[in-house]
Amino acid sequence: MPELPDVETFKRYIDSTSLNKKIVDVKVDTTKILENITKKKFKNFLIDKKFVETYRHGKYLFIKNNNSKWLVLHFGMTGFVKYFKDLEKKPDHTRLLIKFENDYYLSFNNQRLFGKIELTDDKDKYIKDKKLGVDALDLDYSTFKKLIDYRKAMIKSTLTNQNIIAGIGNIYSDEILFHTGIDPKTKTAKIRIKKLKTMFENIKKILKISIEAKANPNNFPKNFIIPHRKKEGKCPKCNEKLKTVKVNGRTTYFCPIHQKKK
DNA sequence: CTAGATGTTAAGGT
DNA sequence: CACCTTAACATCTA
Repeated sequence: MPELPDVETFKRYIDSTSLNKKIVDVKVDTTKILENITKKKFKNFLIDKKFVETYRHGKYLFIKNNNSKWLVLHFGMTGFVKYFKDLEKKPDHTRLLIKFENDYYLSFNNQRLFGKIELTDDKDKYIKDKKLGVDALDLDYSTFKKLIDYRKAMIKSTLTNQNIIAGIGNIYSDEILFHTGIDPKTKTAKIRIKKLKTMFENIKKILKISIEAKANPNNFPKNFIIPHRKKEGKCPKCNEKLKTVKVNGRTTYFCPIHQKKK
């Protein structure tokens, strides 16, 4: 589920496994997700270098090389990274395989090929060019209010719009709206100020708790809706059967008792 | 067999 | 012009 908490978890994973080790080999399995660069050039930029630093903005992960290039990873709907020694443990759909001098590998996996692998000299320019909004964890309340309080779109659509706030996707927006008690189809501008403030606090709280849980729903608090996002799912607060509705062409789960239009 | 699954974006509309 | 919506992308699974 590569939204902000997942990507932050990947970032920390890479920090603890893959920094400051010389890269001795690079394999790219598909050119489909390699943007604006040939396989050969891409390899040349990584081989004999080391990763020295990571940075996350929204759902994008940046990994800095000691030649001052940033490797940019985007996970699409199905991506993850894995560090391992035994090649038999290489996950299916490995699109990028990096071998370090200690004979360990770091793989970037992406079943559905909606992910992206890129290089950039300037991560801030990259973020600007992509028109990404402020990272959800860097947001303060007055910016949040200014960014959204006039918008006509449905609140779920506003929350998941990466050009406004970066990092919140289909899954975590459901969690935020559930705890705030708002119907996902509510027009953003109609939300009362008190609810806006609660929503802002919930964004922070939920993302932080989820990161602490390593974005694994099995570790989530009992009152989270995410583990119940499935057919026949029940509200963790009142046991009411959850409803689904399409917003932005994506399935949205909500509790008809706890989430209202105002 | 068909529908649907965590994301982004081009193209169209208001 | 700023904003909003929808369809399409590739692959696997229920």
